Amino acid sequence: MLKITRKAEYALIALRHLNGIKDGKLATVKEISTQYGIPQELLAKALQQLARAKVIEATKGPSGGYKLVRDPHEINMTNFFEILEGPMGIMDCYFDSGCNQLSACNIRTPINRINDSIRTIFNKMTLADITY
Amino acid sequence: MLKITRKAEYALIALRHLNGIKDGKLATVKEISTQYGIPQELLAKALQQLARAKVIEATKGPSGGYKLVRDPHEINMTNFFEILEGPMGIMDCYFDSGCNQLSACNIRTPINRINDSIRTIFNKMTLADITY
DNA sequence: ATATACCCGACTAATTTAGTCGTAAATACT
DNA sequence: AGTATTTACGACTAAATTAGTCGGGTATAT
Repeated sequence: MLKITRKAEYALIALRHLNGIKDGKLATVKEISTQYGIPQELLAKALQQLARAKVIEATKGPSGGYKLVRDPHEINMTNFFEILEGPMGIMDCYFDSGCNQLSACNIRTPINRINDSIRTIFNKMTLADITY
Repeated sequence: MLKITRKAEYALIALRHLNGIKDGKLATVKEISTQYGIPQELLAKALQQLARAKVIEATKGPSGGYKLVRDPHEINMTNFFEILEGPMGIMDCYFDSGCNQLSACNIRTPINRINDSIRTIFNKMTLADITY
């Protein structure tokens, strides 16, 4: 429980990698996936999502690849996770309205407090921290 | 992602309920499950786990049920979740040694930092906070 | 042209979570 | 003693999520 997905994990590894390479240089999915032992197709998907979100930028064709296009300090972990995995909350009711627990639920308030705490952590932590 | 399980959710609801009833009184699984619209058997399992962990105490037979036997301030959320769901970490490598990522993984340290932050939150938050 | 690399949706497989069932054991009550 | 009630527990099935694969497409450098 409370696990992040492998996709997110792979994406983090890749982002850290991208952050480490020289300005102007690109890294391909293939390179990254072999270097870290990550399934290529899955990593590809993750990077596509990040590209769509404008965190990284793709160049197609031979000698193409990805590069980071945003300051790592600007990308916090809440952003990051929500790009890859959608809304981040320890319980659905944090986002969803449709709760089957009738209105008998007695823990909504404390659950939301926990949620906020976690989001705060992830808000404070940026890609720059991951990168180191 | 980063979701807690329903079992844990149900257990929290039940614990809060148990915490609210009068000293010496017991509550049965049936009562709780009907009051909050929770599947009885699933709640039963959760409470059995909590009983094994000595957080609550069971009395069998007619007019039996459960009661809370520890000060809610003593039970922090890390304890709680680990009783119900085992080791709590956003990635397995926090606990497991066997990582297939060769030794190429470049994010272990930051991942552990995130993990520690989350555990810290959950350590600080006790059942008393949930209870309110 | 062709090889390289990203793009993307649909699909299957594996794993985890949710929920059910059957049976046993303790106990209060008559 | 017998019965109803309530917890205990493992085995099972079902549902949902996650992981990973595949096929066909688009752009582009050489």
